[in-house]
Amino acid sequence: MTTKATGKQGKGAEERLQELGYRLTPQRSMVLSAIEGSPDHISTEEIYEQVKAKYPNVNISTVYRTLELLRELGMVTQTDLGEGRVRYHPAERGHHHHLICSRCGRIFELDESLLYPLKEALLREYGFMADLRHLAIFGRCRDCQG
Amino acid sequence: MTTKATGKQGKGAEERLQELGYRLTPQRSMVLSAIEGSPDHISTEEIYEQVKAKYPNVNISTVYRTLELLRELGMVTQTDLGEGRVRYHPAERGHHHHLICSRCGRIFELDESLLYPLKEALLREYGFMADLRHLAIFGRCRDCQG
DNA sequence: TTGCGTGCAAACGGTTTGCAGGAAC
DNA sequence: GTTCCTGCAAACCGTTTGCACGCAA
Repeated sequence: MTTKATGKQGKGAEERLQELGYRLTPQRSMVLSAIEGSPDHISTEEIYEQVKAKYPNVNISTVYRTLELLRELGMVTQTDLGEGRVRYHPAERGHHHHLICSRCGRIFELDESLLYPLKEALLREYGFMADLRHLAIFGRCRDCQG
Repeated sequence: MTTKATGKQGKGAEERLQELGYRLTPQRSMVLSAIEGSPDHISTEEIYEQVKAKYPNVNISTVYRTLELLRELGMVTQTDLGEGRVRYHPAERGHHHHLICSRCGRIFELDESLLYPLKEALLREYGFMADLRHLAIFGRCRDCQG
């Protein structure tokens, strides 16, 4: 199979894989485009289902192995939303955070700037350099209070 | 087996169980005292090991069931430190948070007051009532930077 | 042609469940 | 005596691994 553009970011990521000496397989392409095509964070299972729709013989272990590779290379980022499983998004989509409503389950994205004061305070008070890329905050959303 | 004091907090929790109509079994007593006797957060496996030392026939499923009950009743609190397993501490031990060094693995406790500004900002900007009891922040500790 | 990447199947670790027997009340 | 709780064993779910084959380079 030849490399083909799968979306705005797709080609860049695929080329990067090859430049680093990794083989560009259809499975890897499809995992990449599933992640890049997802508006929000996507789980391994969801990626697997999406890839399987086009390519029914994929095995979920291949998806796991691909995700592990992409994570090592810093091309995708993991987020643990406390579901007992991890979710992925493209690394270049930037740092953002999650407000998870523990009643309705909705997930809201939170701008990073709100966390700067906390980050500074942690460094100042504890000498701790917080990596705030994976933050999930639980609580009640506007509609679910009271 | 008769109820016996297992520590400063033990008796209160055991009595509360009985008041609510639950049976006070040795297994439940021992799970409670394992949690209350632990200086920091304790995992299910660690609780199980501790109980088994005194009472070798306990089954880990009993530990899981007891922890689920205590959690439902609000007597213990879960914390997800991103280890793929959950840790417990007594609910009355109050709210506190964790700074987890992703290099050396050490866990530092963080005073809740540092989070008040964030909590206020979330409410003001997003109408989101954050429940900051379960927060885990990853990063590099003072000794592991650079 | 070479060896990396894959599909398959089995194993893993933490957790949950159905059941029958035993203990708390 | 009744009912709840337990131990046991098996199932569960997400994830990882060993192996031999096949495809990207």
